[in-house]
Amino acid sequence: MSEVPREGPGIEPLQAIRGMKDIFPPEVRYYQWVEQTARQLFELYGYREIRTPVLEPTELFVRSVGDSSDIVVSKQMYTFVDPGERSNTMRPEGTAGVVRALIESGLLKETSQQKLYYIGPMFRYEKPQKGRLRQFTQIGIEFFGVDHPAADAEVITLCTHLLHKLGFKGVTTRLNNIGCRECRKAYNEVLRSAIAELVANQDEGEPAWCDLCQQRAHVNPMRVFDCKVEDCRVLASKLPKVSDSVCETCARHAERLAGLLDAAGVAYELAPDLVRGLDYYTRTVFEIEQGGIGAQNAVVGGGRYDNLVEDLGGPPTPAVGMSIGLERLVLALQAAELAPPPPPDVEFYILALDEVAVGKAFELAEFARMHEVPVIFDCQARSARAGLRAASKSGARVALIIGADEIERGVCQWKNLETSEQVELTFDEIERNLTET
RNA sequence: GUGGGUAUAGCUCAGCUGGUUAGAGCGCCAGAUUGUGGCUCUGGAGGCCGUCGGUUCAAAUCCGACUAUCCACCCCA
Repeated sequence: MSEVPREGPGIEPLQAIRGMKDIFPPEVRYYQWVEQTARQLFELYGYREIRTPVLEPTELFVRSVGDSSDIVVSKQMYTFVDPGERSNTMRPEGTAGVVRALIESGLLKETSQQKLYYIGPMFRYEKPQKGRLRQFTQIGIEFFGVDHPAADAEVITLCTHLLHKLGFKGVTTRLNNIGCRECRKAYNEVLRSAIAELVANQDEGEPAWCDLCQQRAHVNPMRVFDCKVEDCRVLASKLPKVSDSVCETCARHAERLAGLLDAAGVAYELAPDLVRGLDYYTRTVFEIEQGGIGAQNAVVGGGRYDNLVEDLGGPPTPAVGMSIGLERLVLALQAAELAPPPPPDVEFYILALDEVAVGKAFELAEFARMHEVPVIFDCQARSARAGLRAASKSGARVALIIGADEIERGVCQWKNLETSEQVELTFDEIERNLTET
């Protein structure tokens, strides 16, 4: 027995950790709807589910994000040292763990390709805002072993297929080609000098790069395309586009992909300014946006990552994948006024009017459930008024009313709540009616 | 990490320039109908007015700090 008071002055109420949220039954239905729709579609496309640990060795994520793993990214990881003195990290994304699992199991050596999907919580230590939580859910797919653009096309098509199934109309798929490692390396140099040139020839009163972009020019020049400052946008539009600067092979890949998407009737727009924060992406990158959910409006993101498996110690394996931010997608559904199909109302409400009737009511409820008929029973005696009020609120079509009088006579009231008609039936008749409807 | 908004009943919110027992709608419970719902009417329960401090005869109200939350920037594997 604790002497510590649970509430009162000076006692801090318990609350969820910042950036983590509870999801209650009405909203959970949205999540289940998306998950179920996604699973069905993934299976249709030949993907199978993989479940990997939430906790991974920190090293996995340090290596997967590679050179661009600046302080910012590692600061956003939930990393801690376990009692065995090992550094663990709660997964900030799904791909690295899947790749690790595949390499570790040796599956990639056995078969030429793998199509996997996952659904699960991810953790990033960020400042929460709309559509950005510290624990969030990703639904993702990874397609390993095929470098043909048809694989890219299939992944993108699957995404639009899924959004269409959920009822979205006006989503925008933005697509870009950022080349392979070699062409991007060359392009980054071209960009740096182009930016430097713009700075050198800059006149008084003309648009100038913001401070941040001047830093970006050195660290990761492609990110200047992401800048929202008006001056930078003007300047960025004068820079050579990455998709125009890639090698011939990469350019052909992009052309072929566009052709396949066109043929499949998948709408997209080319977005030369679409770049990714990490540099394991190769060639194809894409993003699907939905308005009405605030600044964090990308609900799906993905691309090709032909170097990652090898970087993590596996056999050279081309791969393409995507992931969905589930919480954002739910926000987008709600903003678009799309809702999951409502659950069917429970048809029967069993009402015990006094203590002696509780046993029989319980028995009837269990009988119904044994026959897969859902019923509501309060597990306590209630007044006729309160019970019927609750019954009609529940949406039940029929109330079965049992009191001391009915018990004595071996009967039960069957009241149709829509017509208010009420008949008296024996328990045998009740049981027959319950299982027949 | 930076900036701004907000914090009053279970929910959504009102409470004007400080001034008696802090309000409404919805929801909940009950009664009108002693064993019959929805509609209506009546009543009831439910509040450290986010926390701490300051100004004042007097603070939900003004000021400060803190905490939480939301939005935006940043970032976005």
